Amino acid sequence: MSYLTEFFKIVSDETRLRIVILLAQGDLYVCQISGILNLSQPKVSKHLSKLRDLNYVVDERKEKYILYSLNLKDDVIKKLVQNIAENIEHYPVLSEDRKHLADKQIHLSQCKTKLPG
Amino acid sequence: MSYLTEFFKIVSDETRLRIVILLAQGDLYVCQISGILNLSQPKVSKHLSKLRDLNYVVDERKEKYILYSLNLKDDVIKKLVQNIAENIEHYPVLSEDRKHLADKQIHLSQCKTKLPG
DNA sequence: ATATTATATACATATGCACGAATGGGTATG
DNA sequence: CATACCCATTCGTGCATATGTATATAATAT
Repeated sequence: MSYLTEFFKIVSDETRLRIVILLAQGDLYVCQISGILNLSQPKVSKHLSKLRDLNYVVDERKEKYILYSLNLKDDVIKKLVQNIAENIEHYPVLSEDRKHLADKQIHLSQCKTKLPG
Repeated sequence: MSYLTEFFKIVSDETRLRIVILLAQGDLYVCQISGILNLSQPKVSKHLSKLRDLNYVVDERKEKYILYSLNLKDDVIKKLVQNIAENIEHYPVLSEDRKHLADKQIHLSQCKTKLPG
């Protein structure tokens, strides 16, 4: 499968698209993603694992936590993600996620200890 | 499912992505698409049917033939498709299809009678 | 009417994948 | 140690869907 269809398949799952667009706005720990999306930890973890296997994200351990960041290489895809983020108000679910990202109470709700940094 | 993920799912199938990018370069009859992609008529027809059900293409009968054309509404998606077409040399399968599109012998191989117009 | 071409659909099969539940492993802290 | 928290993975299940073969419908020509 070509690089394009592989990416489209990955983001045809709404949870993964939400994760990609979240990470396009900045790096995040798993517990933050789980809090923002209000989804179970294993569910988020499995989707992150798929994204990592195909190299669309990279992870880095920070003490007890693991930080994820976006890692897109294809220019057409980078431009696509950027374009979605810039027009996020057209997409209710993604807009809501961005609000939760801005709300510390929400995006820390799944992280019970102090974050690194 | 949101409009974005719906579209990504549709074009996560390589055959459908190829059809969409072909139609982005101009309207085509089913037999032409089948000839260019070198795929069986039922296979092409079923994918076109999916694209039509979700309103990403429209069809119009011309005598014995049926002409398909692209019908994208979301600006982010229109820009994405345009961007792929403009960078088609990065995607070998799509580039090959474009060559077949330019080759009358190939793209008429599945149409045994004279086309309308 | 009959044959031929163009397109669509039905049916059967196989594969892929998202999900929940449970488990296991790493990392801190007492 | 022992406990608590963060994260990953395994397993089973059910659903969706891509494809080939065969057939149906529609238009045209002889």
